[in-house]
Amino acid sequence: MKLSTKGRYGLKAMFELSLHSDKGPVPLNFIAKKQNISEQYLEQLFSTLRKKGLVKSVRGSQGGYLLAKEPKDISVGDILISLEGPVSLSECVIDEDVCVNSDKCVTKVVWEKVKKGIEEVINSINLQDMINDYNKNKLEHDLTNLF
Amino acid sequence: MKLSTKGRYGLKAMFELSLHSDKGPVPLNFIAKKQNISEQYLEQLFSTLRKKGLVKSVRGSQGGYLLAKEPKDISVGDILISLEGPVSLSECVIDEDVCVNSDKCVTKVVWEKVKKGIEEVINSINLQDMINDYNKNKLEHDLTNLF
DNA sequence: TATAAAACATAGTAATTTAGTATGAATTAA
DNA sequence: TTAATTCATACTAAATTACTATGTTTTATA
Repeated sequence: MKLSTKGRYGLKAMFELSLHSDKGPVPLNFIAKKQNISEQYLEQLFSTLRKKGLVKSVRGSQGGYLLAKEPKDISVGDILISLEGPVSLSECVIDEDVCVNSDKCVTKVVWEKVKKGIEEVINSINLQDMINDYNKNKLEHDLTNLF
Repeated sequence: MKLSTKGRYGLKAMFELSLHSDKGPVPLNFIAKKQNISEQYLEQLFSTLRKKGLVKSVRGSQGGYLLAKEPKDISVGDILISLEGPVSLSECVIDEDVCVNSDKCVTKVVWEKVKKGIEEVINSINLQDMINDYNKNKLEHDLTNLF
């Protein structure tokens, strides 16, 4: 049970963007270098993220990407679901036709519970939480090195 | 974000087994027919489930598979993790070497939270819960058709 | 106005994974 | 002895992943 690089790279990239987006558009080559990800691959991910309304783009020289909303309004779930598709552990949760067996409801209920559980977690964490975490760790690190 | 057929078939098959396992070994061709799954593919899944200690096998004619523990002691998580591998959304949660960036702790914390959330849900549901659900639905259905 | 820096678009591709199939050997009840 | 079953291993077509390649369009700035 693992995530593809789309989701993993996407979250890292969006976090990096959220650290700098307030100072103006961030070009993808910056994020690519910082996170050691292929720039062209990132372009594909950001094309998706833009269409989903999570980022805005500024074309041309000195352009780049900006968060389309405040960090607190972009959840980990928004990013993961945009890039990886909906949490659909089994098709029967989406496509009714698949359910023809007598136990349909029972296993379906399980998948629905798991889906709900996953969604609750990923929707409960947003980019602002991650930034706060980052700043807290950074502060602790700086204080340790100060003395 | 979806599960492979291993996990989906595996859960359905284990549920079917749990419905009949108390009456003696259940051959895979029974489960294969009942759930419309390839028997040879099921054999591979049950080979894994046996090695993980979730089922016992009885070889030879009139043989088949039995649950290795009581239904209440086999969780959905046991089955899914046996067949799909551990819930590892990002490698950095397992392989420390992957983490070299400044934000390592922040995204890692996210993956760890999601992992924990998923595990809590899948470990909280066991086969006995599913059987109870099934019997409850069946009873309601029978009562409806009775009058 | 020319240039360079960027997003945007689309096609291709090697490697891996998925979802099986194929074949046969070993075991055991009847 | 036979038939039913697990067990083991190898193979394979199709799909997916994780990119790369090759441009085009847009725009700030020199």
